[in-house]
Amino acid sequence: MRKSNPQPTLSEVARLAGVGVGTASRVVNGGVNVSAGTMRKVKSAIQELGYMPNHAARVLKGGRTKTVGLLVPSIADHFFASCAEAADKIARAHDTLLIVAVTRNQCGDEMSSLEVLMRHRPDGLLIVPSDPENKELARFVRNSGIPVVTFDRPLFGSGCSSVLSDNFEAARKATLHLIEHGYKRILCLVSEPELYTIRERVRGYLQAMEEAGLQPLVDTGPEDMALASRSLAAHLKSRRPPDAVFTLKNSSTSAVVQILRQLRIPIPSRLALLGFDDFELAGTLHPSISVVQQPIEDLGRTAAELLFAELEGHPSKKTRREPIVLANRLVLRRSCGCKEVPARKDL
Amino acid sequence: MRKSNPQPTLSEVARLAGVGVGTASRVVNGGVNVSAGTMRKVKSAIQELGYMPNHAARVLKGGRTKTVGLLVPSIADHFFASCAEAADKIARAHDTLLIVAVTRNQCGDEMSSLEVLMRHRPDGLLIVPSDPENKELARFVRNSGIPVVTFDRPLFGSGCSSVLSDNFEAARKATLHLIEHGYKRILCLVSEPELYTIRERVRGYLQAMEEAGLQPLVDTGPEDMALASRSLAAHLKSRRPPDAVFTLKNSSTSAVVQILRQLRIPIPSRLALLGFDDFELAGTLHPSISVVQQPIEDLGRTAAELLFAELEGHPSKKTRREPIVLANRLVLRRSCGCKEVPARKDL
DNA sequence: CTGTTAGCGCATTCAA
DNA sequence: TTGAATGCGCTAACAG
Repeated sequence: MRKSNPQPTLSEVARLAGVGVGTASRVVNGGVNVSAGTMRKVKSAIQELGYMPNHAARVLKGGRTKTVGLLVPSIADHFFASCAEAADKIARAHDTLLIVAVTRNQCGDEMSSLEVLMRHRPDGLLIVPSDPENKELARFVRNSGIPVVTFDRPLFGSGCSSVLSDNFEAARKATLHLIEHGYKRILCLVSEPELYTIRERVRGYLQAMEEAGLQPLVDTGPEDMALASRSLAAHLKSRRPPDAVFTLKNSSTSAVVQILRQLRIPIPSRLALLGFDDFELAGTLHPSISVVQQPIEDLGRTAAELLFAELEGHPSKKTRREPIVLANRLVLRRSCGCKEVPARKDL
Repeated sequence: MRKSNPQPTLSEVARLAGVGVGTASRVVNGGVNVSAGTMRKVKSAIQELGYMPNHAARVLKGGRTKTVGLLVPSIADHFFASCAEAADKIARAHDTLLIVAVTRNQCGDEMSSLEVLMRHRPDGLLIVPSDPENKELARFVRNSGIPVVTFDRPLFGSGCSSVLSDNFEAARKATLHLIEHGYKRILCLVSEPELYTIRERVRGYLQAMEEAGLQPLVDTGPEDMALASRSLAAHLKSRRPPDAVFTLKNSSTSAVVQILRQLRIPIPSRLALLGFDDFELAGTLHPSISVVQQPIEDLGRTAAELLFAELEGHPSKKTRREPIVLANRLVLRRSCGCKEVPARKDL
């Protein structure tokens, strides 16, 4: 009550309760082999002192730290924030703390964040690798001695399980859908082309175009709004302008919506639009925007569940080394040219 | 290289380097009073083993933990995610890890998250209190013995500094703006009315209405879309329907946009709209939505800076016990009835 | 059922 | 400039 700075220790609790530290420890850890009376005394001492176990000491003893690390590109990004929340829910259910660190999709930041995380001796790690080919990270993971699960992106040569979504297939199906609408000149607008998920989506697009015998049209330039605007305007003024756009991430999609609005290009009559990754007002805009919807929470949740399964030593899981692949969902609204909104769930 | 599970320790390094642990320790910590040759030997041993200092052991020795805790209602929420990112940036700049835990705005979860955080013996704490009147939390903070800064909401009786935004004043000004447009029956749509920030906004609204001699019209019901839809429809069908709506958080604002779209109520001609808290496509919707824009990153950043200032013992700060209040910004677009968009910055 | 004790990895004495 | 010894708070093993 009156104490302020130095946090109370177990031995203070024990002293106040008039018992040995071992006994106090047993009470703190669930109270097996402790008599009811002792239990009460110790508990009230804990209350009185406001005792909280010192995590560092537990770590030092070498047991479970009840901590897992989460390494994501960004925490402000809706996608990863939602994954993080889903993972956190699972972690809490296992009475463990999720520590988040960010990579900004840069291998350097990734390694340094990882180091900082490792200081806390997490029981396991959840990682969205910046680069699936990163040998250094793969080696680190292999030698870390703790279970690691990657999600959203794989990590080749790491030997750890991963949970992905079918970017390739979803992009292929989405493109195919545009093709079924009769569009021939489908522009694929790419930013951050170095990212694994984006590359997969480009592959899916290319595959679909090839299947249909259409000329692919990939624009890998427009990183910011201004550039995208200029680039899009140029495409539209070209001799053979595109009749549809497939954007590969939701910020690109909103950017295109804004740009087309400014340019007064009607959607979909002049230019159809289909985006990868849903966003909050996609269904409310005029026209509503058709998108590929990712199983965001599922990714985070499944990855976390897998990690805890491995932590609890389910050996069956050990054998599964192929990634778990979750399906994306094509949500058809108006911007692709569809007239009817099939389900109103997303309203 | 070949070792996998148990992380190498300082004494292994020392042994490999053929020196004592004390010497190795000195090398790790900057290498004062170490000969060049010894230095080299130890460093290469560190390299060889992939040694990383055990954070727990250092903590146990009683030094700084280079860790600060962040306690927010949610991590998936854009507002808090952005605050968290801003705070994280500051934390990293101070070489410390930000550990995030969530409260879901519930005092119970808040205390338990706080306990888990405290096990990690953070050097300081950043808190968005669920309830500013929470005596238990205030007492905890007072006795914690570490610097605490709250942001977005105060914590009365805790004696700690806080960084707020001027919810009251911004809501008042926003309402006044609607009043200047000539609207008389301005509906204030409230959800989560128990939250401090929301209450402040309601106060601002009421104050403005009173100043103007108008009858306030507060609806504190609609927690979800379905309810909101019904409630809004009822208001519009009533004998004296509102001519403007002031929504107090951005999810309400988008909800209203969607509902009015479905109801085919034109904005702003039949019903004007002004929302608290900006959102990504607010400027792109038709009509674009006028909003109060909060200094989101500033809140997180300033709070973190204040915390580190206190950690570094700047005593000048100690004396400032009144909260730092950051200004919100009224961004006028079309939905309130404004014809011109004053600045195109937010496009 | 309970008390005592060793030792986790490290920084920091203190002696050499 | 260096090595050895101490103790941080805790849990697990063991002795009572």
